[in-house]
Amino acid sequence: MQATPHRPYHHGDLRRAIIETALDMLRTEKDWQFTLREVARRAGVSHAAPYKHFPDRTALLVELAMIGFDRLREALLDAKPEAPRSLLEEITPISLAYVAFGTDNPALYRLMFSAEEGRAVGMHLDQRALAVFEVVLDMLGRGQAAGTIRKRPVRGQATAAWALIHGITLLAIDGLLVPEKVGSAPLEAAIATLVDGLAIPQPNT
Amino acid sequence: MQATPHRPYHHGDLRRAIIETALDMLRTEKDWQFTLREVARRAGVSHAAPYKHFPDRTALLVELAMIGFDRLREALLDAKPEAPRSLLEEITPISLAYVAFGTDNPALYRLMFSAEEGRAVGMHLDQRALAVFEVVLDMLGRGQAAGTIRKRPVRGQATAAWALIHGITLLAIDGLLVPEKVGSAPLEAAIATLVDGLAIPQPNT
DNA sequence: ACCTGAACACCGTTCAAGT
DNA sequence: ACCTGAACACCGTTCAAGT
Repeated sequence: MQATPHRPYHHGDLRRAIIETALDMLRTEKDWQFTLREVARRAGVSHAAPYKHFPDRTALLVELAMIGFDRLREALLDAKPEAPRSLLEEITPISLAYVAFGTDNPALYRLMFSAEEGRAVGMHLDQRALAVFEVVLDMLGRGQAAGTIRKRPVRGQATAAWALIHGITLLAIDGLLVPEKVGSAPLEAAIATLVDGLAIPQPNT
Repeated sequence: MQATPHRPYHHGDLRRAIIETALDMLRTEKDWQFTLREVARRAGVSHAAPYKHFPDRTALLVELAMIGFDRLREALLDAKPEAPRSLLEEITPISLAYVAFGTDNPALYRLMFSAEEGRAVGMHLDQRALAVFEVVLDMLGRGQAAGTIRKRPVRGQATAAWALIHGITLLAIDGLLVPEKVGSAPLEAAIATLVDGLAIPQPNT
């Protein structure tokens, strides 16, 4: 195989190229209507080519969503402090990392939770989403064991924590967390209330 | 004007009819891709007719979203108990009413928060959304005054409460609140943690 | 085995023309 | 003043044909 002056007929690894291109456009083009034809265009292939690698548009969406959940999980694990000295010291950086992931990748984050059709079709997506849930679950479980958080059904606490952070992330993406309306530092304030709800109650607080 | 055996050329109140038809389809057709042409079809007019009443598709979306926020606000006010004897007694029914609104009108609820373009164009939508926020704000403000909830910046608490319920609602819509994965009665459990975070700490809890 | 081009049934939007 | 029909530039998806 010598260097080809023109695009070769066969693309080599079109599947990966399509995914990469889509992620790229999701990152750069804000408020982009995900369109298969444009992905193909930017990848330099005909609009029919993707169908050799994905059964339909939804399948690509699901693939992207799974990648998104994996990356989110990694971001959370990376943000986990080595030796947190308090519950707050552990919850805050993880929460901030979560919200940052969402606001840095708004289109991808949206997509992760709105590939409804995909959710109906396969359980793979749910699995990835619940892997994120388990990061929270694990954190709170260790907190309970260490005696820093309340003894309550830990899955309920994890659900509350996930929902709160998920909600904050989406409100932020939607531009509804404007300080003038909702108070200054809304993110930190909301996390404070979450910590209040998880921490062992201190009568003097 | 006598009774007309055939559809009159002029529709009477097409604007309202379009909105009504759209709300209807949003309610009945699950996972429906909102399409202007189909709304027109069901309303019994040509696909171009709606353009006399709405500048574009987004304008109709925004209109529907505003109606959604108004209805949500009313549902919350209706759910507010007459004379709550405790914080929990007031927060729980309102929270349940909120989530119920979302799960009963999943398509509309989604739409309310994803008419991005509309959000960019006008502030009207944000106003309606923040009217909902103010219901929460008011509830917590009275709670602080009555001494049933912690003294913290009330806007931060309201943000936390809204985000948590918003998050729960979306997770429920997305089918991610399955008891097998997330624990039984996830909704009640999450609300319990929210109440923990808002209530004046009791050392014995 | 992998990609292209034409084709089909859809959209949103516009605009001259009808009532 | 309000609605229609044809038209344009898009989509997703399929399929025979090319390499």
